[in-house]
Amino acid sequence: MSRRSLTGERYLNRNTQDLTRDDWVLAGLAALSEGGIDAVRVERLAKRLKVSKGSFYWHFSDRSDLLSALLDRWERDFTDQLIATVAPLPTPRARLHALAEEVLNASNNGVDVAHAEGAFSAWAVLDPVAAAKVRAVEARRIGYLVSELSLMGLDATDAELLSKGIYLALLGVFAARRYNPVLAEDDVFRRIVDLALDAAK
Amino acid sequence: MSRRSLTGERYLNRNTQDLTRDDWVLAGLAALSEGGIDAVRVERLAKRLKVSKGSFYWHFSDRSDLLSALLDRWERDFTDQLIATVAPLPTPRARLHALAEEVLNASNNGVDVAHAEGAFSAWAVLDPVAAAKVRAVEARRIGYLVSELSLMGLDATDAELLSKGIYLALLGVFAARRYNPVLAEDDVFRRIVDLALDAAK
DNA sequence: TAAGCTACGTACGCTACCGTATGGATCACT
DNA sequence: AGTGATCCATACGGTAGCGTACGTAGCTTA
Repeated sequence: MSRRSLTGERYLNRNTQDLTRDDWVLAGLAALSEGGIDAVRVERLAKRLKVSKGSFYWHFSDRSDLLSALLDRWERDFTDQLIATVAPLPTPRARLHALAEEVLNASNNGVDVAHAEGAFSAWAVLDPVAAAKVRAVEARRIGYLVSELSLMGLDATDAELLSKGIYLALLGVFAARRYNPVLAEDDVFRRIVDLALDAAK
Repeated sequence: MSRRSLTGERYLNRNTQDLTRDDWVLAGLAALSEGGIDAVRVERLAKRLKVSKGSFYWHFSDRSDLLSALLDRWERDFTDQLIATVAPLPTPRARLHALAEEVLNASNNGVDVAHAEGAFSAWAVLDPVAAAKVRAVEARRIGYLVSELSLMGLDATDAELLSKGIYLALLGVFAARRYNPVLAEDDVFRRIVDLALDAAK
């Protein structure tokens, strides 16, 4: 088989299609997004990538090594990146509206963000390791919402309650999107956000 | 092993502990609620019930036969029953408030309703048959919400949007409850309902 | 050109399931 | 006492998946 050349830590003269650890992570994210964590199987991913398991166990120590990588990747790509996208907007209201649009329609490396989010939530229910990561991510997200709502003049407890409410509705959208799209229309969530923002006066 | 006596269609002199189809369904619901649809496995349930697979395949043709029974059971116990419970209350507002309390804290045959609901939603994502049933159930639930909100004076489109919003938040509660209970406190959902009802004036 | 490393292929044992085939034990009924 | 029905146990073959052992082709470096 063909190989790639490398010098030091950098890849040069990439004249082959040898897989990287990242290729497996992306394939894992796609599989997770489509079929849930139970669809993230070493041999299925290998088939999908047209290689054998030997490749997988070269890049990863075992399956749970891949699963950890999925969680880390998700944290980076699906949280920090989102907030950074809307940060330049001038007002809290504009930022929250933009965030809603981003979250509803964004895609990352070909993976629909909303679908992936639902898959991560469902995964967290079944796996304590995933649950810890998801809780940490959600704490940061809700913290961000609270800070924005505080900027709009809400006191701490109101901001907290409203933030959680908005986020719960978003979780509902993520869950429903994949089996009942009519229920999870974008407009419904937009309306919820508007209602919350109006309640924030 | 000991058997039971029967006369016609009715069981009499039940001096044994032979299992019924219903026992398997309840065990399946418990397993689904705890570990998702992937935890509903014939041999695991048999172990749980301290019998062999032979019993299962006596009561069911195959695994999907059990899964269908789970869906039917859920529809009966977790929908019709809930609405019937709150029906006697005088005003829409009282009925909706009671419904929220019911949904958040009810248990059915030892199965926490909120946990089970989340499991059914997650199942619907992965299985078209489950998705069809869940969509049908949700259509009825939302239809009920719409009718109550209409009684409160909302026009059709507003009632529809608010109903969907409330239900999406509820789905979020169901999803989050099992891995992030702090996020899914009862008070948060109560506040959402109040907000929606206030918006309905 | 020889050696060594990289990235993968192949083959194996193991476990957890599914569904079937078949037999056995207990009851009802006669 | 004998027969049939009910409910379950046991044993089997088959698949999917995990992780390991080991071989190997192509590159890199000397």
